[in-house]
Amino acid sequence: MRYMTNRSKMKVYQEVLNKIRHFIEDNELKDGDRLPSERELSEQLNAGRSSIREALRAIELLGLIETRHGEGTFLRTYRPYHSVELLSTFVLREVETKQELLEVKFLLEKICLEKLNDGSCDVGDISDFFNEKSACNLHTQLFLHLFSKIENHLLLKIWHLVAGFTETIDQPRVDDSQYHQFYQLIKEGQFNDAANLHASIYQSSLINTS
Amino acid sequence: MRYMTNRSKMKVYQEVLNKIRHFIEDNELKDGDRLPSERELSEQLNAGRSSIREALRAIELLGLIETRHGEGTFLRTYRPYHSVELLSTFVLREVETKQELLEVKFLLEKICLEKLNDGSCDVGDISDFFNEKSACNLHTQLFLHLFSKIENHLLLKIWHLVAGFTETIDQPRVDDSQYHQFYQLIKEGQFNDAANLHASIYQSSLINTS
DNA sequence: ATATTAAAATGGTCTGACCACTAACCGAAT
DNA sequence: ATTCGGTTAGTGGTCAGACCATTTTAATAT
Repeated sequence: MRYMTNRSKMKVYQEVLNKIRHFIEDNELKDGDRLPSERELSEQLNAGRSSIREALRAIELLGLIETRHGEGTFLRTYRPYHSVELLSTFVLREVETKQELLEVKFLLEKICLEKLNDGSCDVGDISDFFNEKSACNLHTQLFLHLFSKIENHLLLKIWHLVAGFTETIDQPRVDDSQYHQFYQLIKEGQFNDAANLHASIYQSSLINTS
Repeated sequence: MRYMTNRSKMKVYQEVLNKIRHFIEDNELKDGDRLPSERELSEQLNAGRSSIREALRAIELLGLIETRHGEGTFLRTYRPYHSVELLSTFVLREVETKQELLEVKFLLEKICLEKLNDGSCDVGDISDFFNEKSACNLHTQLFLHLFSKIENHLLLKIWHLVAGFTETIDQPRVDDSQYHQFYQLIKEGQFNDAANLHASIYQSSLINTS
């Protein structure tokens, strides 16, 4: 028993993860702030550097940190794009999982539209978004904007997260004209109608999938 | 340039990840199937064992694989809600206001009630829950049950985490009689009325707080 | 002061050594 | 032949140390 001052069966890299999390909370680190170097963490957390790296690589894949060679490790706003391709292999097979994911995304967007409707917000200028090549990107950009209007940062985060995961899934091709109509309704502030159309698009996508 | 047969700037562990993915696809591995050992992968993929481990630890954290000491590494069904917990620790840390948190919780519960209403589900026997001492516990237990009825694990998990986090920073004082009424409506399957009451309770709590 | 160069710090990777756990194997006792 | 118990090989878990590649910083020369 040379190592294993560890008591709990938890693996070192997982404990490291917890400690890093606490470190972030205690020091109130925010996006872009730098974490201690791997060697420093190794000493401070009393773990081998390889274990530190296992932890860091894991949350790097998740998109929670960013690593810059020669500089250091930095906190960053969550972006799902790294794990996306990877997850596709695994998510794709499970049909229920896929539908759960799509449903949650839909429901969150529905909430967003409803809140916009209640608050009678002004959406501002969104004409730029239609320059996006892919419909998928347009959708993401559009809702990113809409969510930002309802002023609930957490809700936006959750949706963004879910939407990121959704990208791993083969999106059923959206009817372009239908989507254009949706877009117009948003632009005109007809959130109620937009919500209905949104729902019907979602419903029809369910049928196409199954 | 001793190592670095790598050309692309991609890190080794990321390439390993891709290769593993392909391996899984090519061999059509399914849940519970065993992956080659770390040492085997190290040879076959032409990478150091530490790099292999970085890759494996990362997808282990995601819940894609399961590792059993002394046995090996096994494929496992991926469910998004596995990683939700992990991500939540980083997402929830950025919550800016209590109000935003409470709103998300409310909105998720609203979704739940609406879905129950649409699906005209049977809630089953919930009389036991009123034995709970605290109203807070009752609320949690009740919605845990309701969410389980709508059969979306991901949604349940998200709500559960948000609700759990809410409890740590907020002790809601609910009007007992009002809540009892809410409870009765649920019991009778009047989800629409319940949703309205739910909303009004939320609204009034906002006033009390501010 | 500015430009150049050297040194230090940091992430990236590999190797090799142990430890701890598991399962399979094999011989001895029944 | 069956069962029990120990050995052994295979596997994950962890660490230490060595290099490499990149970036930043400090020292030095101009």
